[in-house]
Amino acid sequence: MTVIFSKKCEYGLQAVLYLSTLDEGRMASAEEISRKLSIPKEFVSKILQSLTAKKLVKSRKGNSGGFYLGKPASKIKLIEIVDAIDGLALFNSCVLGFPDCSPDEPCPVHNKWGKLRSSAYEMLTAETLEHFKKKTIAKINRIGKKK
Amino acid sequence: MTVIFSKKCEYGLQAVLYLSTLDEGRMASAEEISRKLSIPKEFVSKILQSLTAKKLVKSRKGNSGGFYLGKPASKIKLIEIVDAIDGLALFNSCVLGFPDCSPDEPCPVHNKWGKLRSSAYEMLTAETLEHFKKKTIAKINRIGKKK
DNA sequence: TTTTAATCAGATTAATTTATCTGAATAATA
DNA sequence: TATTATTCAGATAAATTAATCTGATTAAAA
Repeated sequence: MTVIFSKKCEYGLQAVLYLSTLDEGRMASAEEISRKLSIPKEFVSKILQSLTAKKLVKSRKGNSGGFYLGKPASKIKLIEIVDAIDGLALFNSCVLGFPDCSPDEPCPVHNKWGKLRSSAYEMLTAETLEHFKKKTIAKINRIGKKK
Repeated sequence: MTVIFSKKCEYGLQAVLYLSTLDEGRMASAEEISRKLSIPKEFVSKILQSLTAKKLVKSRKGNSGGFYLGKPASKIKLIEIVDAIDGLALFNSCVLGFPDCSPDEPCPVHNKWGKLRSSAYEMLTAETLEHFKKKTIAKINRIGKKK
């Protein structure tokens, strides 16, 4: 069950949030991320590869290699990850699936949805990964507990 | 590109909105709905069949048969269609895909998303099809114009 | 230098969602 | 009664998304 993002994007967001909790200079292998987040290793690896191509994440090959953020957590916003994986069409499409939904040709819920969409966009744009760090750590620790 | 509902659900919502614009006693064939909304006939037919099973829509077989609302437009809310097709898990799932997201174990955007989710739910619950009638007619007429 | 553990790339498979097809049953109407 | 246009049911196909596999390359460390 996905809410508004694809699984790929959800996992990407989780993984990047996880990387943002690492101490300065540390990196995490796909195996570690997979284990900590309970998501398929090969899949998260593939997703991080694609983020690497877009410079949001960096990687080092070989023994003791892994993934780490491409720039400081204080300079990355969630929307960048969404854009890189799912794109931003979400913020431009009619929630009822009508074609050409716009202020000129609004669907029946156009105005109401418009406000929600703006808030959602804002949620992903207002803060950086740095801001989410504490909450991320708390959440991820709990995932561990369940296993 | 789908925003929060599946294509099936988007088409279902559109079709039911369309049925709500019909004059008293009229019904619409799958072919008519397909043509007016520019959506695949077989697919919308299948979706309406499933809504028929849930009594939201009624159908009549044979020549000049078709689909019509199962109860007055003033008694149907959009959320009923969503529930019948996609279910309501959407309103209970973590937007970042974390497991067991709750006030006790919140994900980093839990609170912000919670508000959005409530507004979205409200958008689908507050008004009946009757309320959307005018807007629906305006929107559907425009789809016709484009063809 | 050898071993080991990692990323990377690309192919493949699996699962899910979306869409179409076919044939039977039904009912209005000519 | 014959014709026609429809729903209905179920099978199938196509497309998309999610997940896995394999082999090559890389680099740290023994």
